[in-house]
Amino acid sequence: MPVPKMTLELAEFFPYQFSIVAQQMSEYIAQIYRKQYGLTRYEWRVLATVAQHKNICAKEIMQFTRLDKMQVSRAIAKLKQENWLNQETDQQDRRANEVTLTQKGQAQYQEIVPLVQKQEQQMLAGLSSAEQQQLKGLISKLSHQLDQTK
Amino acid sequence: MPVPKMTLELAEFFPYQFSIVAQQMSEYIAQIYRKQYGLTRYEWRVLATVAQHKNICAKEIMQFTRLDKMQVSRAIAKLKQENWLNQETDQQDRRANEVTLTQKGQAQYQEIVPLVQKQEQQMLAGLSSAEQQQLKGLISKLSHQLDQTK
DNA sequence: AAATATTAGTATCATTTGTTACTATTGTCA
DNA sequence: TGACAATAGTAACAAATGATACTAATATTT
Repeated sequence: MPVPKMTLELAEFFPYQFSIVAQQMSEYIAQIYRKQYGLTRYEWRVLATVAQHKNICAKEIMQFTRLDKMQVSRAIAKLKQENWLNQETDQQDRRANEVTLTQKGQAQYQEIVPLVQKQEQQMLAGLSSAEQQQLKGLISKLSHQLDQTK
Repeated sequence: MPVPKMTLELAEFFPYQFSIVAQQMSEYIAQIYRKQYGLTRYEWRVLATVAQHKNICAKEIMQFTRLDKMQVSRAIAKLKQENWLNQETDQQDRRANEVTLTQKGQAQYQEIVPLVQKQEQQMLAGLSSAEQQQLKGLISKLSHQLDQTK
């Protein structure tokens, strides 16, 4: 008796759909931070994290952004070079260093925030606010489930 | 009058949340096709697409997978090298070529499909089936919205 | 305190990915 | 038909990313 052949309908496969949407979304937001400000996705995450936490070290940035050492290190290096960030060694622990926004970094960040928030609104505009809430709830549930199964 | 400073709460920013979940999900599924079968994400997509559409050319694979020329070309090259795919020039249009699964490719694909489907089930296991339906619907709506706004 | 282990962050090299240009073939239009 | 444009796919180089090893500093163990 021949084994029945299964075919997976890729377009119906949930992880695929999800990854496509994530990519669309990421490109949409990147229109702001990449095209207008020359930042990569990771640089943008690092910038946002530093802005949010004032004095913060690379290790902590890693945790907040879910990036690895090297990605954070490179993002900081690039932002420092553009003079968006300062980095100076922490006097408590001289292996670590404290990262802060420069005035320029602060100013740029202030410009970017409302723009990406607007993008966020627009991408969600097709959903009612109840749907938006539902979606966020479901995504969050999914995320926890994924943390479990790992 | 000083301009109020806005800070964006990164962890609450929807595109960020979404991208984290997408990454988690992608790593979860990749446990199968990468660790057990040595495929990259794009190779897996190409494989799935060829399996689904028998005789198909690179151009069409591009459209189904949402990958670009080069990504498809490389994925095909790699899969050909592993002897999972055949590629022969299309006699109607000799610029193009037809890609098909080899027996080995077909066999491997048959093995992978139930495994990734199982992963799909497990990642969704935290949601009731009504919630799963909701989520799919919302994701799909979001995807259309994103196609619009572009 | 000396020896060893751990940690924060970076440099370096290998691999992957993106970009541009190219070849071969087909389509279009004078 | 012949000149030019467009298309399918790949090659070749540049840039980004990942993996490993390293330096400097701190923590831990004896």
